[in-house]
Amino acid sequence: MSHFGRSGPPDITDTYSLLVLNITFRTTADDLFPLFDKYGKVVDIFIPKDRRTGDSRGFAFVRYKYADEAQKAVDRLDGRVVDGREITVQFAKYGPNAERIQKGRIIESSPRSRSRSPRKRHRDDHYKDRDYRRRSRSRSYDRYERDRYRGKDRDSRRRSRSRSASPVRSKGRGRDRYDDDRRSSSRSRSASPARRSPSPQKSPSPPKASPTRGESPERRSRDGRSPSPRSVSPRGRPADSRSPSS
DNA sequence: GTTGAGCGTT
Repeated sequence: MSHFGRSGPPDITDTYSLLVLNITFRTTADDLFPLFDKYGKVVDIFIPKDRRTGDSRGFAFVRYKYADEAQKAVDRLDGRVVDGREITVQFAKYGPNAERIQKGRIIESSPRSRSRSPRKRHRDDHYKDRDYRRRSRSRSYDRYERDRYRGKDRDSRRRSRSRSASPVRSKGRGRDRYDDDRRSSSRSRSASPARRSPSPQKSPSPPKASPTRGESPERRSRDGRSPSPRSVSPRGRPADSRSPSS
């Protein structure tokens, strides 16, 4: 059965999370399940996927029920060749909620309170709160998601995590294009409409601009009636320069 | 169809 990650995160507070890196982009939870389940009881397996394409990002999270089993799996599966690629198995450092994890186990924000537990905070309430907030801000949900993707893009992330932080601008061609496209798609509405209007000759369709130059309005204007033969256009374009008859 | 440091969801 492959129902991992389809029903949301189960009780991870009592499970150990393992991080599997270096896996192939085609490896799925079903492929890792038998591998990890052989060394221990796998509670759940989750593989982050891209929301745009849906492909795996190249790493998966395996949750074990016991630490000893998880440790064994790490020692046995770490360095194992899966699908022709050597995978890297290690304990997760951060949790789904950006929480700290020790030895694969999630430590709540206050390890001391774990024992005392002054606040009777159940994880159900936590999820409920989050859901409520998300539903309430459905308006900014779209923007939030879009912004998140842009910042967490594979390219952006890779460059950001580079060993040496060298902000090279030569490689920003893709980003420039994206930015330009986005700007001309939403900002061109009230940004500078007077700059793009007076550019009929700069149209991106030269072959369809004027297939018949002989019938251009200039000639008709001169032939018919020319109020200002010197400069028909307010910009004073040298229309005379061009020979009307080729 | 591609790539390869890293840390997660209905």
